[in-house]
Amino acid sequence: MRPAQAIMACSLMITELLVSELTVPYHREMPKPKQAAGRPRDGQIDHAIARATREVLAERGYAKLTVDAVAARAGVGKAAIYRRFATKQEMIFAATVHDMEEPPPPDSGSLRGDLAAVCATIADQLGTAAPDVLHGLLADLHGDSALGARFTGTFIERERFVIDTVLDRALARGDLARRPDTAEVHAQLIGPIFFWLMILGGDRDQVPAFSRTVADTVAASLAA
Amino acid sequence: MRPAQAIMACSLMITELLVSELTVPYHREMPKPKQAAGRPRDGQIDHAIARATREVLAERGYAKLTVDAVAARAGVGKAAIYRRFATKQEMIFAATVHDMEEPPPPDSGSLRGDLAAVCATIADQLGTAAPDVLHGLLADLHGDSALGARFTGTFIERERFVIDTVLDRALARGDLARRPDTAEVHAQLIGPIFFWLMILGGDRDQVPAFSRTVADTVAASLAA
Amino acid sequence: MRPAQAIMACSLMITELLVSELTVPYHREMPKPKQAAGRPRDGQIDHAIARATREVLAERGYAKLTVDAVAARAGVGKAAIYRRFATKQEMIFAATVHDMEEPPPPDSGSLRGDLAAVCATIADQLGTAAPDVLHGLLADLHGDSALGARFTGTFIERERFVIDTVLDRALARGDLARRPDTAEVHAQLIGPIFFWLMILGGDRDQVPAFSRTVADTVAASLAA
Amino acid sequence: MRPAQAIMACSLMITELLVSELTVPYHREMPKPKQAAGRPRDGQIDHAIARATREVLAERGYAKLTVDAVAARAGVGKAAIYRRFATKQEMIFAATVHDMEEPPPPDSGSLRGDLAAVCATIADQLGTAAPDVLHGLLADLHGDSALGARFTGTFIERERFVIDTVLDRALARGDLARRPDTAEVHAQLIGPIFFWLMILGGDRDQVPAFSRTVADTVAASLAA
DNA sequence: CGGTAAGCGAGACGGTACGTCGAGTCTTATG
DNA sequence: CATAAGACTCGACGTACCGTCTCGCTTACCG
Repeated sequence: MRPAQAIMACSLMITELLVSELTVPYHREMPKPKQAAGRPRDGQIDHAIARATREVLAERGYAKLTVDAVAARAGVGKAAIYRRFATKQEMIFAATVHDMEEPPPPDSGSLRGDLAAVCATIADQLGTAAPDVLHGLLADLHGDSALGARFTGTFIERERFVIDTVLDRALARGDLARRPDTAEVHAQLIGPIFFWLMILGGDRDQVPAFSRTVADTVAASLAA
Repeated sequence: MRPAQAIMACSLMITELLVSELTVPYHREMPKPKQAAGRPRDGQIDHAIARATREVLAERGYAKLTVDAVAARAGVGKAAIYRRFATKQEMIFAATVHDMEEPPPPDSGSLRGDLAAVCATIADQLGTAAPDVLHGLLADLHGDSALGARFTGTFIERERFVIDTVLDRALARGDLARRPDTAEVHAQLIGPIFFWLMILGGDRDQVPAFSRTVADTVAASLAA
Repeated sequence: MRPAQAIMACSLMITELLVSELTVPYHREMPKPKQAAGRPRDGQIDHAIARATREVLAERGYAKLTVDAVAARAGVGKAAIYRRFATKQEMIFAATVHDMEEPPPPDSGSLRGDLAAVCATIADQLGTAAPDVLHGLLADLHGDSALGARFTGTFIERERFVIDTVLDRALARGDLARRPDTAEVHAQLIGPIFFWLMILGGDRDQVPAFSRTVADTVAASLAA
Repeated sequence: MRPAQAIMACSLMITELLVSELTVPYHREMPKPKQAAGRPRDGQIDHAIARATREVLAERGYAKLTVDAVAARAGVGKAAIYRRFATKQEMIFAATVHDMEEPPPPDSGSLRGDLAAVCATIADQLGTAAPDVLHGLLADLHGDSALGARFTGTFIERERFVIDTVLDRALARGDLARRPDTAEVHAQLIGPIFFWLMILGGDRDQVPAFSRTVADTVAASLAA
């Protein structure tokens, strides 16, 4: 096993670890693991809140979602929500983006193929999300640095890691002469899709084709 | 004068027209031009509001801006604001993005050069704006279709026109074999910059270099 | 022994009985006496609750007393409180007024002397209680008929019994020509003291003198 | 005109003054009298709030009155209420006891007659008020010193003034050898009625007769 | 002497009300 | 008429408490 492969294998394991940890629902104040004094939080309620949040979001949109509405629909007191989340935004964040996971794609044998796979996966996620929710969340990140940090840690960092992995592979494979800046690749790869969907309001059906074009372009540019 | 040049010249004139009209401050309900019965609106107040909006925005951020705060700082009644703008968002929109103008860049002689110029201009604008304001505005577009339409008409449509112009030139010049989809070019050109600045929170100093890279990549991809 | 004396003696015995029973702490739902399956209630806790209630009452006042605060200070779970008392008011009632007892005063030989003794005793009790607690309790009686009944049964009825006893003595002694209405005597005797302390916020030091004046006045009025 | 009469006449004028001033509705923050900039408060709303408060009080009782209910019934926003009153208690106070006025009774020619008149008037007021409201208010006075002061200033001070006036008359008339303590007379006169109505839950029909008894007793006691 | 029913501390639960705040509208008096 | 001031309605926010309900333990009595 060559060094690069070893590193990659290790990275994959870390990813698994991170992902599995993060699927445990986020709680405002995690009870200390040593022992659970008092009544433990009801897991049903976590799900009821998340589900209700998504439903209200779908029916009324981000701007018109109210905590009371979520509580009512979940059949839950408002206190149960605020015991879990410090703000409405945290709740929405947890309900919508928290458990997105993107394990790095299987090695397709070429940088171009790998990038296409990454791009397709993320494009799919972006295409699924409601644009108003994403924009609303993005807007609310500013001024709530805690949430901002978690957004970065969840979304951005994970995508970054995937891209890192793909670039490592290409380097190991010899597809790439030198390591490009990950953030630049990230922006060049995802930026166009994001812009197309979220700013231009482009057709979702054309995304797969467009995503392929973008991946090809980036691959070609990196190879040069 | 060849046809393409004629069209372009015409386009430029239309642009000028649009731009000049838009620098007249946006008013909710324009007093009928035939005669101004009663006291005319005070132009000073338009500026006071815009300035106050920008100041409050800078000091407290988009999310914490209140109409009362703007009115107080402008030394103006709230009614004076709502006589001009239907909503808070309109007011902010008018104060921040209203008068951005991008005439198509002078012909640099090559598609690559033109794209680089376009990209640099827009990157500059994007880099100047506060990210929270832009995200806030973007979020508020959903659910206010009037504002959404005006945003598209102002921002998107103008950029699109510029890109169209550049592509037309390239076609006329023979740099391009066939016309690519403008929206796709738009997304590929601006998307990465937008993503870099607004999502990744990337360094602004690196934007010019990155913008050049992006323009080169897109030019190369289109030429192929 | 004449009939009136016999009745009085009997009354006194009943009083003793009532009083002694009531010193057993009030419990919401007394375990059936036939057999105590399971762990018996911890008597320490009764006292801890009562003490904590009084302390919190003294420190924060009636209006700001919370059950959680009492539980915390008593080092006790809220459930232990609600196992004993149906409501917060019951708890406070039990902790503050429950064990007030007023055996009828020894026969002083005259109605005037007896009334003065009764008045002095009750005045002393009233002077000891915090005014906000008493008013709070009084306010909470309305709308909680169970507590209202117990308040009447404990406070009012006992005072009434004492006054009855004193009047019986006076009648037997020949100080009184005919039996006055007990409630009216009660009100005339205690009302002024109550009003002075609880409504006018009068000085406590003057209460003994005032109480004597009142007793004299009432005695004179009854004798006429 | 003898000195005592002159003083009394003067006192009466002051009373009128005080009373007339106090009928202007209490407002949290009185607009400065020099000029009313902005929209003035709507007097209709003052009345609507007071009326709604009284109705809700009558229907649901003091403990179950909510600000939302009052606002809803008055057809008024909660903000309009909180613009006028700092707390719920202030609102209730203003709606219930604010405008009680008791001008000193006409000179009946004797202390006994005057005291009877005073007693009857106050007994009538006390008999009209709902006991739960009065107790609730009394309880809430503690812990809100501002409200406590206003209660004293409104209720107590006014009754005290009336009693003072009556005592002055008796002194001038020669019915009284020396001036008794006003507070003690106050307590002896009103205390029994208050206690009868508010604590013993006595029959209201018997109040007039009882009130006469009390007045007689006090008059006799003072004359001695 | 071991089972079991009830007690216990801790703390989550559904509700309900609080008092605050902001948006957008309306009403004054003044220019 | 436009304006500054500020009151108006509406509706959401996040907090606080109440009285109830689990949890996992501990404790005394009964068989």
